[in-house]
Amino acid sequence: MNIHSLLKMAKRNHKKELIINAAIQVFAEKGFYNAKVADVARRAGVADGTIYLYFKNKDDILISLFEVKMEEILERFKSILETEESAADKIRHFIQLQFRLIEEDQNLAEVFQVELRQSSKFLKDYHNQKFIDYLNIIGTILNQGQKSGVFHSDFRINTLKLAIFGAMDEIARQWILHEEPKFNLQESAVEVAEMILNGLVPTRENSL
Amino acid sequence: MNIHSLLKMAKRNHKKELIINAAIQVFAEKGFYNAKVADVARRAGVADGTIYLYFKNKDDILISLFEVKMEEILERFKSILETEESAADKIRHFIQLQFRLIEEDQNLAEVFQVELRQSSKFLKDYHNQKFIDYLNIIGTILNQGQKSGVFHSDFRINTLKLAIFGAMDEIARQWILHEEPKFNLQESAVEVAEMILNGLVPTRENSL
Amino acid sequence: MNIHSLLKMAKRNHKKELIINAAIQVFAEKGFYNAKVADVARRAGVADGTIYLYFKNKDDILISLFEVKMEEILERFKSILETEESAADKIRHFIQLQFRLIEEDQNLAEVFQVELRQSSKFLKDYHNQKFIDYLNIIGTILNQGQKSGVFHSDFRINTLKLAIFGAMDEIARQWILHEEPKFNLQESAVEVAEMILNGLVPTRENSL
Amino acid sequence: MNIHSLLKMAKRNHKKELIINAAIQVFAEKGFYNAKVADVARRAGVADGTIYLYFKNKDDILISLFEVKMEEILERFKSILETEESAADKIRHFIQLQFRLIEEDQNLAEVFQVELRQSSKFLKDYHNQKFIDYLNIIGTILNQGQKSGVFHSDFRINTLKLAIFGAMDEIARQWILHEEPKFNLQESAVEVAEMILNGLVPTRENSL
DNA sequence: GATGAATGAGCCTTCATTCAT
DNA sequence: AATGAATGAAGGCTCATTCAT
Repeated sequence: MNIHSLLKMAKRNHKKELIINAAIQVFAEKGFYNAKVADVARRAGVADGTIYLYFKNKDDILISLFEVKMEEILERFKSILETEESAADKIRHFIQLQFRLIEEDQNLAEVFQVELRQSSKFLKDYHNQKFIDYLNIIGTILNQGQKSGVFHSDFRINTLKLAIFGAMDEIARQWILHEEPKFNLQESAVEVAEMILNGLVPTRENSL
Repeated sequence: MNIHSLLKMAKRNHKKELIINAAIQVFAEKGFYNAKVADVARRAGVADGTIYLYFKNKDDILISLFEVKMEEILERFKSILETEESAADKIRHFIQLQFRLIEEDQNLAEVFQVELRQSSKFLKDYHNQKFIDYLNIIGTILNQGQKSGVFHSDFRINTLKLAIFGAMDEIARQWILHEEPKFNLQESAVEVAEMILNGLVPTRENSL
Repeated sequence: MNIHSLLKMAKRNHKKELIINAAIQVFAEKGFYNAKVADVARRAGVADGTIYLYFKNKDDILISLFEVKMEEILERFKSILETEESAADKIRHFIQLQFRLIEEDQNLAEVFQVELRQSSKFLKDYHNQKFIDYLNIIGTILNQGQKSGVFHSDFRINTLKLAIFGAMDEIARQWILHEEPKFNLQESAVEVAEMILNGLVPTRENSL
Repeated sequence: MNIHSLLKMAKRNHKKELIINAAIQVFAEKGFYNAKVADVARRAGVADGTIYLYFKNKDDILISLFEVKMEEILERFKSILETEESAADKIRHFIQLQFRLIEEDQNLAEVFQVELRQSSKFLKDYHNQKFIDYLNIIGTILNQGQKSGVFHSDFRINTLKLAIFGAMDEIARQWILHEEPKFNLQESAVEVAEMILNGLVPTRENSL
């Protein structure tokens, strides 16, 4: 591949990204169904038709958006797995990163919050592998914690990873929907992490 | 109010309920945005126009659906508060009831799962008080648990109630989306309850 | 079937016919591809959406138009077959009827002229049976003529019927396209009929 | 005009021809209205924009196509006029050439078949002189035949030339549309010629 | 109250054409 | 001259909503 076609592809990806970022804003504001393709185009500063040079159709914008952004996010989460931390600290770390990302890009979070949920049902034939990969990072940490004896072994990982994600996710949603001034998301992160690790009940005698 | 107008209202409510139940099925299958008012009408066995004798518009079907169904559900949850159980058992009880309701009416659960999330953002001017009431039932249990010293007092109830709801909710969603044969939701209920109460970490020393 | 549903169907067909007749005018003026569905709707005095209560899509208007009008036309042509005329007179009769119909409804003729030709190629999956039926009326006359020894037997009917139709059709097209004052179509009918029957070459005695 | 600009024009015409030939294929396959300019460009191996260096717009491709190809075809037909044949043989000759050309370039025939018909009506301001010239070749033969007493004199040439063209044309269309194996076009040519010359009715005694 | 035919605003998408490179 | 990415007008079609019956 020569320098020329590399440049071309770079430019192409640049415009695709431009549109994706516009779409994130617009979808966050209005929701996927209420957003018009023309809104996305205007926000991206391109003509309506230009969208269709980079995306098959409106659904494809949403799907591509997931793919691209989840890819980036996954990279950041995967790095947690490679640290020397204990499983418990990894959980703490994971939750904190999750909430930091949400604060960093609230619009993206908003799109993921609402539209991600529809995707599995309503975007035909879209199997959201990236989301599964994401959940499996939690799963890997849990597995490691169980193997090393730090975590209870009688919980099924598939249940726990969903519960952990769900707990974070709901707090994230409320934070996003909350009018300014919003509550402190980082503090909530600590609370959630500790609840998950230690539970509501302080004395250990009466466990399981 | 005389007997005649009472009968009239009963009949009126009967048809409204008919439409709401049709809407639950249709919205569950296709999603709110992909469902047509005509689909709901056909499923309810009424004419398109009839819908508008009972509902202001399409949004109003969804909103009314929440109101009516959440009202019923709330009643069932509120009864938990009135038992003599410990706060921990009330949490267990709550989670189990939640999952039982989901199994009982999967379609309704599905609508709540996906569309409830949109409601707060996209159904203009709809303040979902019933959902707040529902969350506050968890809050009341938590409060009672903290006051009686059974639960940690250093967690904020507003964070915890969301985390607990979120954990349940995510598991519910996966269960709903899961192809047959589905995993056992009741077992998951127990796991979630115990994780919430006791945490992932079994050893006493290293709590908080 | 009760009186009520009969009335309903009559009304339904009435509106369908209304739209078809509007479509004939509009397609004749602008051609199928340059005509907008909205043009047809306006001409028919209905809303755009109403069209889609009676027709699947724009193509379907054209196809239905063929079906309905060819049906009517076929009836008129079939009556020729039932007369006691000689095969030669039937040919004359056929040609004259063809040209009379064109004069009667020039717009319809125009649509058939241009768009009928496209139909076989471009309207997917549309097998124009009615046109085949129409051609076969000529075929039947030719067959009868050959059997009774009045017509040459060494011409294949499938060739002849096309040639006869084509000859008429080309004259019809020129007449339609011709600016006013148009040439006399009835006179041309006689000429075409005699040419077909007797040929260009006036062998011996009693020509024309 | 110097050698340099001659070369330039040759090159120019070469690319124009390239595009025209691509257009013939594409228009034949999809029809003028369903063909995209981009399809023609791709088939010609040029960029979309290049088309507009050689043609004013999409309509102009079709018009130029007629002009160029009809010019070539006319030359071949005109040569018939210069032979020493009888008028009857010239008619036979003409019909055979027509059908040979169709077999030689089926795509071109297909374009002429369908799109030629639209041209007079829908390509604004396009007066199809070349087609008139073509028809007049038949007219000239007929005129010659009438003058020499070989053909009936009481048919109007303007009617006959259309009838003859139409007869050929319809057979051509059916042949083009026919699935493989197609019927023998050369045999049909003979049949059509003899029918036109001698008519359907064999013995002259019983004419009219 | 009930109906369902009719409405028409609205939107996704296409594609002929342009123009900076 | 050639390119092809970008444009944006245009139109087919949908569907929530209305209203005459």
